[in-house]
Amino acid sequence: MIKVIVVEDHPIMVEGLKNILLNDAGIEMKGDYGNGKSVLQALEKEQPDVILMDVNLPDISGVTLCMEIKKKYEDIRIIGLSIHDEQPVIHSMLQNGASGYVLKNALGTEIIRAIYAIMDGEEYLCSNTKEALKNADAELLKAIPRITRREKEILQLIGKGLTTMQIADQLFISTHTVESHRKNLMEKFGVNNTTTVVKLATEYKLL
Amino acid sequence: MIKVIVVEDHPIMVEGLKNILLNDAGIEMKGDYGNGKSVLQALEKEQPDVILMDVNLPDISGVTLCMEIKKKYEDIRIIGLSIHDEQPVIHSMLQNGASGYVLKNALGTEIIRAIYAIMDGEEYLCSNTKEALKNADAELLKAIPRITRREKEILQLIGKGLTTMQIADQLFISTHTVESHRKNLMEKFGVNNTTTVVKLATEYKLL
DNA sequence: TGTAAAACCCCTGTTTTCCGGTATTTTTTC
DNA sequence: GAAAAAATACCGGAAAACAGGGGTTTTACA
Repeated sequence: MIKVIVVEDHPIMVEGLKNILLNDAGIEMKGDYGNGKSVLQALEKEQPDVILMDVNLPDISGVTLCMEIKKKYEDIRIIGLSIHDEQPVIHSMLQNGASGYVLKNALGTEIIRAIYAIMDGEEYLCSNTKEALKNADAELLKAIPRITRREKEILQLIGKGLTTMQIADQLFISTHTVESHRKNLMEKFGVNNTTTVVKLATEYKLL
Repeated sequence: MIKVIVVEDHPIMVEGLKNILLNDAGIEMKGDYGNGKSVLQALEKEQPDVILMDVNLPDISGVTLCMEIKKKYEDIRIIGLSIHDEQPVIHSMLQNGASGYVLKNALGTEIIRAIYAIMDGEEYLCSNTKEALKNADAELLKAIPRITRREKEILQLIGKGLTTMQIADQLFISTHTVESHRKNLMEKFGVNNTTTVVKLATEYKLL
C-alpha cells in the first residue's frame, strides 16, 4: 500500500482527492492537512510515501514547504498541485524536490497515475503542465531578467513612489549608487526609463 | 428532494462536490457539466432547482452564463463558486441573478447551508465572501480614477516608454500639454510621479 | 584557488519630469 | 440654457532622472 497524505486548504478539493484516492486499492490515504505547519508537525511522528501538496497554502509557500520537507525526509516524494500553470512556479517546485506536478483541472486518474509513476522513480507532469511548459519556452525568450537582491530592493522602493534621494537616505547609500542600480535595472529590462521597468515588473508580479 | 446540478471544469472539485451533496439526504445531485455550453443544452431537457456554478469556465464567463440561465429559466437558483474573492466578480454575479456565492476554500457544510438558504429565498454568502466584500469597501475608496480619453491615450504612450516630447510629436500637441495631462493623471491617482501612476494603471489592468 | 564576471558603489553633465501657475473649450448639471 | 465643472491646452523655473564614465568588493566556477 502506498501511503499518501494531502496538504490542501480547500475542503471541497480535499473531499474530491479523498474520494479519488480511496477508490484505488493500492493507495492508502493517511490524512489531510490544511496548512504547512500542521503537516510538518505530523511528519515528525509518521512519514508517508507521497505527499500531494497544494502550491498555494495559507501559511507558507508550496515551494518553501517542499524544500523543507525534502531536507528533513528525503525519501518522501512530493506532487505539486495547483491551479497555476505558470512556468516559474512549476520549475521552482521541481527544482526544490517535487517529483510531480498536476494541475487542478486534471482528471482524477491523472492523480493516481502520477502517484504510481513517481513511486516508480519517474518524474510525472500532467498533460496540461507539459503544455504549459512548452508554451513557456517561447516566453522564456522575453524572460524575467535576473535581478540582484539590491536591485529588487531598489525596484520595490521605486514602485512605492520614492525618489532617488529618498531611497538613498533609506538605504544609507549615495544617490549616485541608487541611480546606478536604476540604470542597471533599465539595462536588464531592456528599456530606457524607470517607468517602463516598473510596468514590466508589475506585470511579472515582481512588485 | 432538492435537485442540484454542478457546473465546474475541475474534475477533482466535481468529485468533492458530489461527495458533499450525496451525503445530504435532502439533496439530489442530478449531474455535472464541465462548461457553459453543455449545461445550456442539458437545461433544455430538464431543469434543476439549484445550479452550483464555477465562475471561471473554459468557454464562457460565469457572469454571462448566470445571466443567460436566469433569462430563460428564472426559477433556477444559482450559487456562484470561485477561488476569487474579488469584489467586482462577486457583485456582478449577484447582480446577474446569482442567489449565493461561496468561495472554494469554504467548508463542505457551507455549500449545503447555502443550498438550503437560497431554497428558502434567502441570499447566501459564505463567511469569506462577506469578509472580502467588507474589505472591498475600503478599497472602493481608493478606486480606479475616472480618466478621460485623452488621458488614457497619453497614459498608454507613457506606458510604452515614450518621453513627453515623443508623445507631443505623435499627438501633434505641445510638450506642455502632455505634461499637463501627466500632472492630471498624477493628481487623479493621488501620487506624485508618473512611475507610480503606471504601476497602479498596470495593476488595474488599464494598460 | 585564482580569476573572471557580476554585484555594488560613486561622479559629472544633460535631459526629462515635476510643480506652480493661467487660458480656452467641452461636458455636466441644475 | 446658464453656471459650474471638467477636459484640454500652454508657460517657465526647480527638481529629479538619465547617460556615460570609473572604481571596489563578492560570487561563481573552471
